[in-house]
Amino acid sequence: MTDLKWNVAKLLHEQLPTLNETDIYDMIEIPTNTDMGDYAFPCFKLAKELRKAPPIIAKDITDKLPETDFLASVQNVNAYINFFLNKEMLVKVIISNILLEKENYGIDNSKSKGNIVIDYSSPNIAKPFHVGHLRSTVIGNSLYRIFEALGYNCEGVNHLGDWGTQFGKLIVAYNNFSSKEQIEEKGISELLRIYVLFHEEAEKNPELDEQARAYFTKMEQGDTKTLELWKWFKQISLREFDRVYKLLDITFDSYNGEAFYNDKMAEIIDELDTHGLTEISEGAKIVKLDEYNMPPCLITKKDGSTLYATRDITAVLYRKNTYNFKKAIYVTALQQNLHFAQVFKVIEKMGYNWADELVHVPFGMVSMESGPLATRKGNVLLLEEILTQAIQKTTEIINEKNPSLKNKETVAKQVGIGAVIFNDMYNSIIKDVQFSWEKVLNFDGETGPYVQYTHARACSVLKKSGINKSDITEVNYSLLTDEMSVNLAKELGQFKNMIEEAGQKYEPSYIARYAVNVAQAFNKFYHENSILVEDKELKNARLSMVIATIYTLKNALYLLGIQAPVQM
RNA sequence: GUCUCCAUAGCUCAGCUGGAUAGAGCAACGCCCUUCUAAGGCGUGGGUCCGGGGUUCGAAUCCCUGUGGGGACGCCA
Repeated sequence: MTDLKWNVAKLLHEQLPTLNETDIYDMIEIPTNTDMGDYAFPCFKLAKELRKAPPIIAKDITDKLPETDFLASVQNVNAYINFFLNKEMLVKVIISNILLEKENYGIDNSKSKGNIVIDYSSPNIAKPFHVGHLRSTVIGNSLYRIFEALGYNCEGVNHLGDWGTQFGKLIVAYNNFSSKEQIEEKGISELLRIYVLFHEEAEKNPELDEQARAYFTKMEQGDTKTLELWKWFKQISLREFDRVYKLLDITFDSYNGEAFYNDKMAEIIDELDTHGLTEISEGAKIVKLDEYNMPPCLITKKDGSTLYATRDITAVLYRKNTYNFKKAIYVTALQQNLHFAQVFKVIEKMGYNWADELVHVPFGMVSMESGPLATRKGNVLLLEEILTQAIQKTTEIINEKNPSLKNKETVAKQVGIGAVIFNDMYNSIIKDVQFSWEKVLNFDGETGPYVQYTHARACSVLKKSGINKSDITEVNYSLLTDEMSVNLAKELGQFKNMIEEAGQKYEPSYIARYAVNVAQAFNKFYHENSILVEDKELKNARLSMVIATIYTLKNALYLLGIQAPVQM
């Protein structure tokens, strides 16, 4: 492998035969400060077994270590053994590997590790696509790409909220406050307007709520006329969703939403009954989860109709049958923590031993300065509005900084949208976010545009050199042992580890932060080292770093669902 | 009330499977474009890691507890 850490572990293993190599590998740390070496081995834990003071152990081992080609020096500081790698070799191992893997650096395209189903985005039909939906969409899409890069085959499911009482409300609202023409013309914004209006009116006149329930019952009974309306609302909504997905460059493998499971739930309820898991309580059918210290999971209401959990239980069984997944991932807001915990436990109680393959990836809430998002109160900020603003801001910056840029519009789109996406994934997804124009439209520092800019800058130097990415094969790595080059190489070499960790933790932010680290390292390298120099060998060597950076940044951005323009 | 998540610089956050002086970005101030994209780089200031106990050679990190905040907790999704 291309990991010199293993070489160090092997070396230590010869001195510490009682420990196995993997354990030693795991004990090796990267020191906080580079002048303490590239790797460090703390000896505190060995004290008990060896019955010696840690600093003495460290010194003994240090003295005994043989000289090797991959180490420049080994220093003993207190209880630590600090390893300084041979810089030329360190850079060579990493960069030559990237030049070999090229566009695929970090990406395993094999799809050989099995299927993963990812449930994300899942907006409610007839409601506008707002900032809140952005998170699930963008995080889910990134996890999709991350797991594909790790060698899985992913199935992206957009579990549309296309069924439920809100359609009854919408029909009543439509009958009273709107018209076919108005809805055709204004789309979701009209649907939203009458939805909000409905709630206002229903406060004064509760009869509207009853009407709404009645209409929903009609839908459930298969009444053609109401179902026609429902289909129409769905069509109107999907038309607008598609526009947003296209802007975001996000696709799905399935749009099977809630309505898709309407005719599949009865069978599952039967199965639950047969297993003796259900009981009637206050008229409703429930599965008790007392042994897990959880409130019961509601399966049907007292009128017999189904609920959210019923659909999700049905859906997960359908997905297991259809995709035979290794993992099923649900990307939703953290409000649904209990819901998924309950659903997963019910699956487990049904005797499916794959219940532990189900994972809920919760993310924090989005709010606005003006308070929490509330569709019914009309306190929403449309995603399209944000994207449009971001694109406009980008256009202004381009006109100011690079007015002669070709295909400005495309680039403005890529950068503006990249900024919005990056902003949403830079922090741990569990954190609540308060939407702020100032933050979203800031393109300095740890932002998407910063990473994209660095990539474009690297591409630009390469272009000026007149050399193609694949032209460089022979590199004199001894010319890349300066601090900036070594740091950049080290950073680039972390890519695969980062993807691994991002997958393990379900955290796209790991990739986002990594991309920033690479960009920072590259910008320092770029600032310190002239690349297009006379000396051909040196130019060649430095260009190899540029090329490796381009591959890495482009793929890192890809994993986040962000484009990497060549110029900006 | 019960369960759960969170609390680190003025602000937004990294760091949390324990380790050597706690890091970025933003904001503020100063410096660097006749040289490969200044959406950049460099520098300065800025910290009781929420409080209190405990475990440990060692705690921002683990355990207990208190405080403050988010969320969920039966017929919405």
